[in-house]
Amino acid sequence: MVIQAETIDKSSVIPIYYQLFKLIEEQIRRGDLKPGESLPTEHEISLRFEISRMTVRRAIAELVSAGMVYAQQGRGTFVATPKLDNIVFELNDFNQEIKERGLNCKNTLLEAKIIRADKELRERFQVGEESKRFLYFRTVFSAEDERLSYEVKYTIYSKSRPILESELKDPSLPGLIATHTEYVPMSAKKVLQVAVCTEEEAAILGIAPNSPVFLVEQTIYDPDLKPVGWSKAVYRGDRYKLTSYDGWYKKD
Amino acid sequence: MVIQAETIDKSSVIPIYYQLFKLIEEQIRRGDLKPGESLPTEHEISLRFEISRMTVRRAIAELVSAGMVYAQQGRGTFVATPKLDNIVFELNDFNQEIKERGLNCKNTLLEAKIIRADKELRERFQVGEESKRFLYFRTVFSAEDERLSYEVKYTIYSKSRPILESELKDPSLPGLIATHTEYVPMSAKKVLQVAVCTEEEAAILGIAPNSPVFLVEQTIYDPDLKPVGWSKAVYRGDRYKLTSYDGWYKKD
DNA sequence: GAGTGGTCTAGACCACATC
DNA sequence: ATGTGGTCTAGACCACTCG
Repeated sequence: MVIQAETIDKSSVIPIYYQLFKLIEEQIRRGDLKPGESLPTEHEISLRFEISRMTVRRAIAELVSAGMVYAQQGRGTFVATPKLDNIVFELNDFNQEIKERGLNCKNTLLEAKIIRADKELRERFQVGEESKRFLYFRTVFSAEDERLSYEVKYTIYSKSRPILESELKDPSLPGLIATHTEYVPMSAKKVLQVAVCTEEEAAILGIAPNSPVFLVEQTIYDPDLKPVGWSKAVYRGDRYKLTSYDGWYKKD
Repeated sequence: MVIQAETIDKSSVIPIYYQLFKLIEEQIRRGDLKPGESLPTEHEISLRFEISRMTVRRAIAELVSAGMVYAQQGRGTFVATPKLDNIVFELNDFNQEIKERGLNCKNTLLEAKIIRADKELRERFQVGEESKRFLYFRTVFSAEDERLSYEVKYTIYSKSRPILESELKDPSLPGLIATHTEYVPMSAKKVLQVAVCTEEEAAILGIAPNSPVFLVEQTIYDPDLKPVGWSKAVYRGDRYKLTSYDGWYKKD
């Protein structure tokens, strides 16, 4: 295949590696370079454009990390086949999308209190009898005066710090942990399931009992992988959906 | 902060940039380098380890793409704060996990036929009256003799190619499109929702009607973003869940 | 102006695949 | 033996930040 040389401007403010990356990307998207075909060698490209091989490699590295190309030592660099079977659902806290739509939305604190630990809670946090007290939060997220999700959160109560209204500014579980404990949130595990809502949840969200809902359980860990926070959120099934785009769609 | 020099072996088969990457990564995980703190400058690191600055940059690039560090031109490179609010649910075709568990699982073709396009189908595929025929598949995925998911798939029937039993080897929608049409699957859009199953779905999956289920609608596009395939899958809510790990957990 | 990261070069040697 | 990509070097110039 032939890559046209005249499309690279070495005096441009746009980095050469980026111009080259876009150039090859475009050829792949247009189908000039088809899956399985090999790119010119790095040496060839560097000669053709009169640029350093390191610059060529930088461009190819971008293509590799975009998943459009793969390199094999000793053989060459080849156009990849788009993999469309990997579904990646990305949700920035589930509510991000709603916030971005510019809707009038808010978090409401239903309840915040210090509770005594029961056996279940101590097991979940892997603590012994010495940890007696936990913080307990119940919040509702709503948009345009419609309640969309309901969440309960637990974290160890280790600082004697008052619970402020300002929690509502950052009601996320990692946020609460950072303010109310001396633990540092380091990693998180989230599990998404479907369920039908309980009567209590239905009443809070204003939907029919046994309606289908998303259920997201979250555990936050500190650097030693000790659980330091846990939450369970219920999202209205008729208001939330996850969308995923895959493959070599154009973003620009 | 101080990075110990004796831990880099320049004669090792392990690339220097990778050793340095792991070294800094470990310091961040252990908390020797805290979020917001700055790394030594690239120049300093290259002097301390007696390696080229380009090699240092390669190591830092890895840290950046791992999200553990961010660079600011003219200021320095800093340790990032773990972001735990981004939930990323990755499911390799939803069933990958089950296959990897080594369960005895299989796809069953319930029905495969050529159908006449109705108005709804033509609208979904953005085609006019000239496209009359579509392929229609109904499949069930099961493991250990328990039915787990049910899927219907549509694609334009443009090749006069017989429908073979071998479809079962790759029953994915992109696979069907590649074999039965002249279109090239290039990108995909997937939407995940929760729902309660219909009576038909309940009968097929052997669950109670109105049970909660995952519902995944998928549209496949060719390079011109023309829809060339569509499917709707129903996953038993009591057998599927999505798990997501986030932050700076150790993988090794 | 001094120091930082961002880009780029023109080489070098290596491991690997292929013939 | 040849050619490929993978790593590494020792410089260079630039844009940017900050005092």
